[in-house]
Amino acid sequence: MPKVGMQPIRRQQLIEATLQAVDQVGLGDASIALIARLAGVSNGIISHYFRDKNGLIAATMSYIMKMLSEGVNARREALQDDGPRAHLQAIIEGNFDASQVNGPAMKTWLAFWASSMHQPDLHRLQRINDHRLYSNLCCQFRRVLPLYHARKAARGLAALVDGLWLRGALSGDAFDTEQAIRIANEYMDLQLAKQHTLGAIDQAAENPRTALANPAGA
Amino acid sequence: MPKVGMQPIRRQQLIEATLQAVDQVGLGDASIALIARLAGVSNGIISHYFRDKNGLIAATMSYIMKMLSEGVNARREALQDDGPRAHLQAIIEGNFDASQVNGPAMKTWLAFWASSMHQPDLHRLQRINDHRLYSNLCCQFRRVLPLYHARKAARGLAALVDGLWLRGALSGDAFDTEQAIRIANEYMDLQLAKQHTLGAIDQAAENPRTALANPAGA
Amino acid sequence: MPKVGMQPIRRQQLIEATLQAVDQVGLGDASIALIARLAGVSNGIISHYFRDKNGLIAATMSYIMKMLSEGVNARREALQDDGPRAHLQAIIEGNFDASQVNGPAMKTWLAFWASSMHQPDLHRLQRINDHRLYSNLCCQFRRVLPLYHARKAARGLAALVDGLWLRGALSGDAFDTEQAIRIANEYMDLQLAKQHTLGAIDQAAENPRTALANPAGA
Amino acid sequence: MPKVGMQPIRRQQLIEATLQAVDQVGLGDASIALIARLAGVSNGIISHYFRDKNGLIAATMSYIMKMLSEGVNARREALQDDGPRAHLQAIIEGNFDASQVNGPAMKTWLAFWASSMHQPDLHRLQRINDHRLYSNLCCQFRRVLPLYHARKAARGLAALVDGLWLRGALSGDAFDTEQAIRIANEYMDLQLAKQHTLGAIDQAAENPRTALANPAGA
DNA sequence: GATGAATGAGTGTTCATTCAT
DNA sequence: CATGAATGAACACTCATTCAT
Repeated sequence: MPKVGMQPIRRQQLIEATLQAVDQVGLGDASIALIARLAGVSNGIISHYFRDKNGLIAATMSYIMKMLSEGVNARREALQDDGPRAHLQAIIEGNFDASQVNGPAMKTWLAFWASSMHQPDLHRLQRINDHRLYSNLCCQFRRVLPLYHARKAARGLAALVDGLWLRGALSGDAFDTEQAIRIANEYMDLQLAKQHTLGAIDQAAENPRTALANPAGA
Repeated sequence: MPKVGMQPIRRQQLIEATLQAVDQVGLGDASIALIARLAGVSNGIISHYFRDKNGLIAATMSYIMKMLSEGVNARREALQDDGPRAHLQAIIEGNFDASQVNGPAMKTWLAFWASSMHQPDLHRLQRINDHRLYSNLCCQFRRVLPLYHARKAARGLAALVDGLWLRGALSGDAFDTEQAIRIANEYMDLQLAKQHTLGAIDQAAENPRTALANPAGA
Repeated sequence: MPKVGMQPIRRQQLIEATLQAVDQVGLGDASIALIARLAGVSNGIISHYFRDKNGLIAATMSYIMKMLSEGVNARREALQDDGPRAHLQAIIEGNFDASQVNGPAMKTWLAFWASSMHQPDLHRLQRINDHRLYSNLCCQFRRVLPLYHARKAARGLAALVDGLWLRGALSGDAFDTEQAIRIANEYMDLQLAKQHTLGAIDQAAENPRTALANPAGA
Repeated sequence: MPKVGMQPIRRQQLIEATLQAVDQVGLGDASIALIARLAGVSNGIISHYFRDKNGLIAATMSYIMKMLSEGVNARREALQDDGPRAHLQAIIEGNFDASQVNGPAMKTWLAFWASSMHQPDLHRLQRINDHRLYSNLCCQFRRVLPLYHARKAARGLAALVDGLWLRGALSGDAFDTEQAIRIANEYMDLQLAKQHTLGAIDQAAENPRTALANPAGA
């Protein structure tokens, strides 16, 4: 029953089967045969659509990352308030989107991180994703904080978000999204509160390297 | 050259070879043959000292966790100041001990997390370790904060520490220990600062869910 | 863009792609997919024009053999001199025709010989071709030599031609056609020279097995 | 039933199974599984003793070449007469030794040649072997012929020997060793006969390139 | 205590072939 | 005519494990 134009359908079908397989047995034991069986197709089809197993894994991770991106962007685009706090909240909540805190996704993320330490192409994907979160956060903090503080706040919040996700994923229990968001929001507010205690002068003093070259702190 | 009393020596030798192998090729490709070769022993000896490969992996993780524990405990025992802030700092710094932020350890941790999602024995190890950090932090926060806040602070700080470690490990670059400690300490201080704005009364008020049922906040 | 009368064009296209594929990766690794890609057509078309892969291989060999035949025949038809020496030279030179000493042809011949040992249809092709060379040579030698000697000369010259070709093909360097022709011609002349030292009586004496039964030497 | 010191026994066992497999189905279809079955061992043992299939193929070819070498050397060492003609005959006969004209060996040689066109390590083996025959022949011809003629004679005789072998192998019938030796010996004698018609002066004249630089013809 | 020979199931991958479109 | 989606068996190779020595 071969058809034309099956490519996008089959690809999605196989990506979802991969997530299912990783959820069931882990990436190490997610054999091509198992994935194909879960997708209800033959073994050989995988190399037809994805060069090899690595190609399928990479495509699966790209898919999860796309979901993450969309989870964040959808929330930001729906905002009435265009202030930094609203955007930061949207970013935080997007990172705990349902697409990121379900079993298959969490197990796949963890397996992906382990693999990314030894596979350059996966590492590249990982770097891009990591930087996107930091960059998004930094951009918003920058609207009310001097550069040095914005960067520190972004680094801290990115780490806190990832850490909350990580500990939630490893717990084995259902992910407590509300609690994670509460803790992350609190951190965000503590960082934003600095805008009232930091003047341009203080900022320059705290970041002597850029004080003269860039008095505005940019 | 069989000798008596070789057991602890051989075990350590094999654990270190395992770390080396995971560093080089990842856990998935760290075969018994490779580990044995790196240790300079025969394949068969691994099942002699560790039942099977899983036994070796578990022993290796236990070893890394022991190093972590010792890194924390050594710093706490060396403290002059017995205050909660000093202890919290020691815990934070212990979590970024050299034994935890080197290549082999970081790669092994990541691989371990991935595996722990599908291997009950590794998951148990993981749960114990996760809980130890939270528990240590909570214990110290509790000395100056009401329980509800202590718990939230501990959850947040544990997540921040793990998140900083995670992002550092995934970066591929050398771990920036100083920066991580600075960010974690700042979070700790922000949490500790709440002791001055929260009275026993406020505390109860802020945590309405437990206020009546548990007036003492425990 | 289906057209009529495409058959001979497509067949030639695919045969040439096969030669190219064998040149690049060897017959063993010359997959249908590779050949189709080199020809710029789809996989499926091969079974349309040639029953299966074996059909394509056989057609390709037939093509090379046809080239060989034409290389020999063209030279013989162009001869002014109709003597046996001229014909033998033409046969020799035809066997080292450019169509036979290029990379793709040489690699295909070698692969073909190996396959012919286990595939009856290829073996048949091979026998016909081998016999044609011997037969052509024998026919010419027979014009000046008694049968027994003509046969021996033909066997020797056929072997020498094939051996020169083989060693040239295996050398990996460009084929030294001139040298091969020189050596083969010399052998031919040494054999032809026997016509002056052999009388009909000697011939019979040297081949006692056929002397009585077949006085004419046929 | 694992034993120590099995290496040479198992290696030989597997090489012979390989020859048998190639004889039965050809190199292309001589799978690891078939070879292992013919040897009566498990599949995995092959990578234990020979890195991979290529290693086994290379070892098998080396073995056949060693047999060839020994076939030649044994005949040469048994010679009473130390003259060039005797040595040349011994070399010729050695090349048609029983170890080289049986089914398995012939099929393996043909398959090896085809493979050697695309596998550098096999090509190296092939080059060494080809050169050994030429070198042996040239060395003997050189004792009675000037260099230029010795080289040409060696090239021709090497080609004739290989060609006779090739045509015999491809014929599908039992190899006619006697006939091959007779034809090769005749060629040898025709070449050796040149020693009586060529003086040192002629030699120089025929090879003008080396005539002045090396009057002795070396 | 230690070796390394041996197993055999399991892996990812390739591929000729088929066939609905 | 021609495509390319789909199959599924076959392949080389890896590997944890066992066990006679």
